Amino acid sequence: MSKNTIKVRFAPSPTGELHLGGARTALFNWLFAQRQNGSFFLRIEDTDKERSKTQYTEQIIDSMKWLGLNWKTPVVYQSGRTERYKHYLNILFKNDLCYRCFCSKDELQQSKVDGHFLYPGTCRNLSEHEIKTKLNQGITFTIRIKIGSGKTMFNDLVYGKNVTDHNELDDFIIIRSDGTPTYNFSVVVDDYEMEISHVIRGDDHLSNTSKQIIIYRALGLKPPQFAHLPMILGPDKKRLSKRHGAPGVQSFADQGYFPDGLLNYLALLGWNPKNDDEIFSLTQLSNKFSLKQVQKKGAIWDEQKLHWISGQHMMQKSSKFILDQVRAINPEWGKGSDIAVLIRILDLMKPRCKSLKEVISLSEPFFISPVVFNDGEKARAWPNQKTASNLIGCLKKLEQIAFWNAQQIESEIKQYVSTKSFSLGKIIMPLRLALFGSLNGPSVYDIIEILGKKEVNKRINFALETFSNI
RNA sequence: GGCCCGUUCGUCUAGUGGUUAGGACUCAGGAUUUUCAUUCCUGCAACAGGGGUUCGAUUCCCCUACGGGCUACCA
Repeated sequence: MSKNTIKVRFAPSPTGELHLGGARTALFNWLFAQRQNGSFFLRIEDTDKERSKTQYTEQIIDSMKWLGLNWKTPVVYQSGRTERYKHYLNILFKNDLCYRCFCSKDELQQSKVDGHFLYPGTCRNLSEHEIKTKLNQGITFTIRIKIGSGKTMFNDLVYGKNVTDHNELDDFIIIRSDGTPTYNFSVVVDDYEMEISHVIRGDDHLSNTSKQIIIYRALGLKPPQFAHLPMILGPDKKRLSKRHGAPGVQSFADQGYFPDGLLNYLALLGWNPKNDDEIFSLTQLSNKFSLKQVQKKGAIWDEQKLHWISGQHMMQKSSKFILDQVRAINPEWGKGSDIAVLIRILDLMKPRCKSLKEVISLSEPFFISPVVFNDGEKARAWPNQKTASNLIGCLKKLEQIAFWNAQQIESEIKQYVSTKSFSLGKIIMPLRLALFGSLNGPSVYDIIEILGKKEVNKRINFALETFSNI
């Protein structure tokens, strides 16, 4: 039973916040687990004491929660598993499959400079006596795996058959001189003990996989299945990183993007549903996901497309839901207004926003009267003194409206204009500017309805006053 | 240096031994909105190059070029 259970994990190292590439790897693991009815785990790879920071661990966990990629508790920390690594190391020692290496970093570095790209095996065959002597001298040592001749082969679920000849490998270090395990060792021990069935990770690990399989074999363990994912790249086709100014997941949360929109875009980077559909909820993604449709080619991060997808998600959300989300960010938003009015505002703002922050900033004129006006817009909308008298006339008309709704307002204004010698634009544009402080935004009739008679009066008078004084 | 991986419009991608090489984002133009956005329509735009195999290759094979990864006491 447990043999066939699907278990996957996302294993970031806490040397920085959760970045987009990491999020995509996490997503694919999560989707795979959902699709296969398996479990998804989170493991923090913090064996590098120098670079690992608990603040990053916390941030990664926060980002994962925000994304909604829930994992099976508890979180596994490699730093807490020292005894397990020792256990497996002893097995290697017992079987003479690893050895102490007393070479200094400088020596190894020099060897590289001299053109030896592989470890020459200096310490591979030290005698018991030599080892004892060096230990007594207090020379620090690392531990290297002993790799025999032969070939290692595996079938990657994305990239297909992969063969590595052992003579292209060297006896790499599995335990550092401070006693901590290196990645290639700890990952094997942990994936085995966590009973991971499928290792799904970035293709920067494709070349490491043979080394890990060698360790599995040395320990007499059965390796899991492997699936490597193509990288997410910057515009220069190099792995996307902070160097590109690429923000972490946290930044998208801060800007009020919807996690399912971000995830939707991330999913399309290196995977496709085999048809032309592009907008998916997380559930829809998990119903469709398959490693078979994963691309082998790296994909360049395109913020434009993210914006479009985020906008599509925004339009799909109910305004009630958006209201709750906005209030979660800013509890004061729209305070004092009826919920029905706020919903109305969100209905209008939805098609022009891609994030909650944008919703908040673009809807501001509904709550705060404009005080400053852009000169260019003023020149366009308010060309001469006639504008003021037109507006005053229009205002009078508005005051007589019995049924204060957008349709009524629209017909009144149009009727008013029809009796005059100027075009509708001559009245709509100054109204827009006076009421919204900008020439862009929702229909002016909707704005008027939402603002209410009193506020409309106030704002128009303020504009009349402001512009007459110039 | 060695090994591994990749290469379809600018970008994400579909695709097949014979297609007008399809869709999406972006961009340009148009319709709706006398604004902006949304929506709709139209347009621009790609099989890296060279050899094979074949009646026929974007598709299969080889080479080259280019890009990426690994080659760390990082992961």
